[in-house]
Amino acid sequence: MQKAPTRKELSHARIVDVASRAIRRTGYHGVGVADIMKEAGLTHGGFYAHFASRDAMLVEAMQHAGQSNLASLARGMTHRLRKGGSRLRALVETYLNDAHIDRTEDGCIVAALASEMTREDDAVREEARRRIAAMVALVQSTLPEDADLAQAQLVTATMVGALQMARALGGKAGRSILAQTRQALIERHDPGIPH
Amino acid sequence: MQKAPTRKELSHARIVDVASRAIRRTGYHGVGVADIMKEAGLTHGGFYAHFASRDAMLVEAMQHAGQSNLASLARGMTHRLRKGGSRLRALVETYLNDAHIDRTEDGCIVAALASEMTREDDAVREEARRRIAAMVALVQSTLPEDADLAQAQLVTATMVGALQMARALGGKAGRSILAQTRQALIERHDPGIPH
DNA sequence: TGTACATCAGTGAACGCGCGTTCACTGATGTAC
DNA sequence: TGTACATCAGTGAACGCGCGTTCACTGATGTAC
Repeated sequence: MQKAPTRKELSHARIVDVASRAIRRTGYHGVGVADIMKEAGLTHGGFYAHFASRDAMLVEAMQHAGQSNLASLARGMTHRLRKGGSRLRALVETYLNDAHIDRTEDGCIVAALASEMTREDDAVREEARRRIAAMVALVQSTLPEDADLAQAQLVTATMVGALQMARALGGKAGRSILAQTRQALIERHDPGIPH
Repeated sequence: MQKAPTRKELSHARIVDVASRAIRRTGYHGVGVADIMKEAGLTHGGFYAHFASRDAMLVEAMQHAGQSNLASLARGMTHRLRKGGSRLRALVETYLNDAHIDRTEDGCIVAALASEMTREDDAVREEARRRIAAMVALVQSTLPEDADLAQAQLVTATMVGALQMARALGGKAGRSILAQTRQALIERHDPGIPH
């Protein structure tokens, strides 16, 4: 059985969760250490008892964001699969749901930060690569058995790109991009539909 | 005939060009006013004789980046079209060229900044939307006559997403994503190839 | 062509502000007997 | 169960630094006669 978490471990988890939302909402550099600690109900001085540096916190925040978003996608897929349809359809309809446009804060970490990833320091970039790989793996698990990694990467890139453009354009135009992308991905890659 | 540009107009153009590269290289907030002025061979104090605010400069820089990148894509396409093939193939092979991975600085402004666009102030976001629209228009001009806007948006999103993922992953993995995307886009949308 | 003056374009010091990080301290929690 | 002490977790003031912006000034360019 699991040990009860210490007071410090609880604080730590709270900080990481707050940070994982903050960076998705405002980017890697959008919120400061002090703001994050405040939102976690603490003062900024204690930050360095939890992390070696701001970057170290970013790494943990990205990992948490990725894992909890993948878990949330899995829940959405399970829910949709009960109504029938392929795993790919379930993923596409969950990921490219209109609600994902506005819910950046608990949405996909890759879509939230893709264009900023190349500008961060090594440790952060490395974690970014792991987050992308994890998402590609989920996508691949929804494709036909013989689909290779490159195909999963293509589908991932299409979903991420579509979500970003939907967010940048907003409104009706944004929703229409998602609709078009859902349709195209399901038509072309769904194992249940001949093509 | 065109008037000779004044000394100030020349400086202005130089600042905008430097800034358009800087934001693509390091993001909207990656380089400060002082650095940009220095790279343009000036001192920071003169900045506000050229722009009402830093944001106003960002708007001009994005416009310049978008226009000069589209012009550069058009040149690349013309060059490739001489060797035969469709306009779509020419665009895809120019945009998704391996060299575009490293050349962020004079590459696509949308791929360079997509995930950051939603976080900027109104004027900047508005210009970002115009840059996306301009790129979608170029893409649409390479698709079959009956292709609608939504299809052009989908192809654009796929190219932008693929380039971003290629940059984030880097190396061999990055190049393989571009290759897969080139192949898929040409196969599916090329008017010369039946599908 | 030369001189006197007005305008233009850029300089560099200074401003208030917020950032990441450090550190001496404090109050709460846990442990030993 | 109660007391004494050690450790833990968090506090808040302070640091050096770089940012966007302002402004009084200067030297170069252009214009009038």
